[in-house]
Amino acid sequence: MAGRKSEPAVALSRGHKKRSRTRTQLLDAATRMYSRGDSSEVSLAGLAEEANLANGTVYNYFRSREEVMEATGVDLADRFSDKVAAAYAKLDNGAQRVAIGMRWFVRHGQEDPVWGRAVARISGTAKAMKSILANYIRTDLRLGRKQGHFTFDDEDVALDLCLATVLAAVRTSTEGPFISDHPEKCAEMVLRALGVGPSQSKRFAHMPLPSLNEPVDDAKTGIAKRKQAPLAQKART
Amino acid sequence: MAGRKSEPAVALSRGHKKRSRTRTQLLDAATRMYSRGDSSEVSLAGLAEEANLANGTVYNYFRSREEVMEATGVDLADRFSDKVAAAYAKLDNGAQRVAIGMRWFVRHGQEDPVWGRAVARISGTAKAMKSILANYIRTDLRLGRKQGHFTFDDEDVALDLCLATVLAAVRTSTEGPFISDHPEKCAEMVLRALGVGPSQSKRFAHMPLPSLNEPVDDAKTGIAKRKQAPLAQKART
Amino acid sequence: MAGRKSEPAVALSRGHKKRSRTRTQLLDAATRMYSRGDSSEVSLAGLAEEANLANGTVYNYFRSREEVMEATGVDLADRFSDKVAAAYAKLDNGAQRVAIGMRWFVRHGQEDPVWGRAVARISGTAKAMKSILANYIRTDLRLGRKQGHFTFDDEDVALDLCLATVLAAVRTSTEGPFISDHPEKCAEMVLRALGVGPSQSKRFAHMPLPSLNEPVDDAKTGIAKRKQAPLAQKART
Amino acid sequence: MAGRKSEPAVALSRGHKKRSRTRTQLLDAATRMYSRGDSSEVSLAGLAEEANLANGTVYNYFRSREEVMEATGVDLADRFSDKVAAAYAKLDNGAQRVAIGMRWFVRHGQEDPVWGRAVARISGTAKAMKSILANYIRTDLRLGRKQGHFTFDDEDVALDLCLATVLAAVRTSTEGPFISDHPEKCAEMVLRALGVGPSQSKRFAHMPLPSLNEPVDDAKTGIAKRKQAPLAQKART
DNA sequence: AATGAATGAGGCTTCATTCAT
DNA sequence: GATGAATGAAGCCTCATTCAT
Repeated sequence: MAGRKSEPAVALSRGHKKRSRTRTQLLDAATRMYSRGDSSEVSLAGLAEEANLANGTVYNYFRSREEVMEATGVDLADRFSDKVAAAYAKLDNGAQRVAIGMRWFVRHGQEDPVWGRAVARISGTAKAMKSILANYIRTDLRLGRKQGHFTFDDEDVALDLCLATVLAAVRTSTEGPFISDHPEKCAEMVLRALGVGPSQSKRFAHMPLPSLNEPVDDAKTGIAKRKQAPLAQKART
Repeated sequence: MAGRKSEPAVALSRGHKKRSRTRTQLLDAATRMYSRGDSSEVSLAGLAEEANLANGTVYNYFRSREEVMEATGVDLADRFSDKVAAAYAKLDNGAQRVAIGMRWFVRHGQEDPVWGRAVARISGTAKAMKSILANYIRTDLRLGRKQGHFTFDDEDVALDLCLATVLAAVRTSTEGPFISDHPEKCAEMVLRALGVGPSQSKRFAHMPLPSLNEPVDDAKTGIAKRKQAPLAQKART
Repeated sequence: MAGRKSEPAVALSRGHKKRSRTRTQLLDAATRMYSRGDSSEVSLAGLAEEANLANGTVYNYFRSREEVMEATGVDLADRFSDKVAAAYAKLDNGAQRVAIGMRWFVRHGQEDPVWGRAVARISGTAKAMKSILANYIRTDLRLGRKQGHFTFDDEDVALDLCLATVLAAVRTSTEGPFISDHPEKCAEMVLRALGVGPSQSKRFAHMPLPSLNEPVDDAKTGIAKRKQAPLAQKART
Repeated sequence: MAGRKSEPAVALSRGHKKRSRTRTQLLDAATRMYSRGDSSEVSLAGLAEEANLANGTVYNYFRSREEVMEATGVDLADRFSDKVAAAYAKLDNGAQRVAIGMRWFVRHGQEDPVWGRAVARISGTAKAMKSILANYIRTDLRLGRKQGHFTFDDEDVALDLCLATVLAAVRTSTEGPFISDHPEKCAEMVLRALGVGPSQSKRFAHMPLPSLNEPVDDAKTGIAKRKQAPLAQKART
């Protein structure tokens, strides 16, 4: 997995700032709602209320419930990416990257259960979110395979296993009873599935997690940055 | 995984037959609808139309949309169970059972895409279905561990990996591009994750699938049968 | 113009009767609303209230505002047709039929201003109504032309003149100041436009209006009956 | 019908020019919108977009949708008036003026279908437009009657016939199939209705149309100019 | 049991209008 | 004057649910 920046480089005009702020208000409200219940239960009316905005304001930003969910999914993925980018940038071992990414993902869900529950709840339907996450994983799968760590037959099958497992782990860790070292156990099993030997799997899955507070150098993350959607874009255009 | 029978042993009265037939009509209709779209889009009105029944008739069988989905999920799980029970009854090797179960599951989704898509679509919300499937898997995980095939640390984490991976595989194989030997590749990776060695994982995942046409002996499946919901029970009582 | 029957020949089942009654309730309410204001101000919510029915009931009968207006237009045209069918059946002189038809039309608007205002208000947009009325007029224009009473060049232009003039007359007589013998003056001018000589135009336009109470013989009206829309047809089917 | 000038005689300040330009932008946009659909579908938001102006700007010029429509109607009438004023000023025969006016009106709709469709669509609701047009017609009806060309009984009935017929002709000629010499056939029938003899009706309706390029002398049009609404008047004042 | 008309709560969506910039 | 984000009232529409037949 690799770092991504969600802040545009150029300064925004005042109008843009306002727009951006309202959009954030909406996405945060949506995250809280998804976190509480099923994505199908989120109504745009309810969203407006949760965000302390008028009913019609939502339509300045999103055309439909679907669009809200997709945007929220992207936002959720970005929030995770931003967090781990720093720690992530320093690793060039594919197997370690997979292990670290998974551990941070599950751990993030534990530290921020609102995020975790929201991710778990919409993971079945939010295409864009899944595709962002898949993009990270796929990169590392290829890297690890080229480096000889992985021996799986089919990249798509491996991707399914990684993504489904880590999402299930987040769900379980926010809903179910506590599992000690959940992130590590999850990563360890996945590494084994990918073809890493048992002892090395255990070792990679228990490496100390790098601090998240160091500066990020995007050039090293090895993943092309997703193009940022222009903030000022009007929903109905 | 182990066999289960959904047909009650005793003969039903004529009234029961009629009730049962209408109920089946509804569950089949629901399966088709879930197969077509997201579970949140299934309305009881639409369900009645799909089943060629009147609007109000649905309420003789289900109290709410939620209940329809749960019942459909159970029905979907049962349809799979019925299918594999025979082949499954003869195996007493936990690792092989896991492999065979996964392969049949994914294969079933390929042979009956309506079933596959429906399972994939509601797997996120149908608690009962997941719990039935989990029950099968958990039994085999314990069996395989006791037999020394598996070396995973935590049963719940392993269960998450197995269930999430197999559901993702069904989804991918009904939605995405064709992957040759998808069931086998999936099973192989899961066995590795559970601690089976690489070569043995490959072997177990490619054993010939036993025929499904032989008689079933429930006593051998090793799994307690789920209590059958009484058919004549009226929804609103 | 010629008689049409809006009652289907066969007896209706009880369900059909109920449906038919509710539909009539809605059409009457719509007529009153159109009569009061601009057609664009008629909301389906308002319609439901005017008809003393629940909001959603409207949608069992009409899919949209447009459909309500069209159905109301057809109903308005039918109400006029039913009224004049008797008197009209006995005339075989095209020019006289035109004159009588126009006079009854304008007079009907005077006697039933709710009908008149509704007709005037929706005449610009209700395609079906216009086409029903046009059908009557066109028949008589052809008849009168074949009989040598009319000498107009183009049937479509003549039709425009007749229809537009009679609708304007209804509007004026329900909105504007009273004009004595409005129906007759209107008919007289139209006959002249169609090529009837001045004195004959005056005579035709002032013939005694036949009573409306005599039995109707549809076979003599000379106009093919419009196919009755099946009453039990569900709006959303 | 008679000429009217919509340009004030005095030069406008720069502010006035800007205001006038924006107002024109709005009226042209409104005309295009009315031309495309039913007048009830024109929203002020859509109008702003069509005019390439911001949402709020509309409120600097019009207080409501109603006001937009009325202003547009007046503008449409003026555009016609300006066009025919020259040709019209030279005629002092009431019957010929009616014929010429009608022919130019229908022809204008054919030459500028956007204008034609807009006129047809709003003719049912735009009071001011109808009253401007009625004013022209009424003048000529009186003139022709005084000159002995017309023999109708009631001026209001005659006015209804003339106005309704010519508007219907414009609508038909923009919506329906082509009718050769539509303007002339229309004028001929109307003249007959007003009491002009058949052969003279034909002759008047087929006189060569005077050129529109000659200078106008308002004093000869015989119609009092409508007072021009002051351009700089702010809508919300 | 089955039917389907009626209900009305609740979500969706538009849009006239305001107002700070 | 122009802009466009925000507002909230009002209309549109669906659909779970009831109930008389």
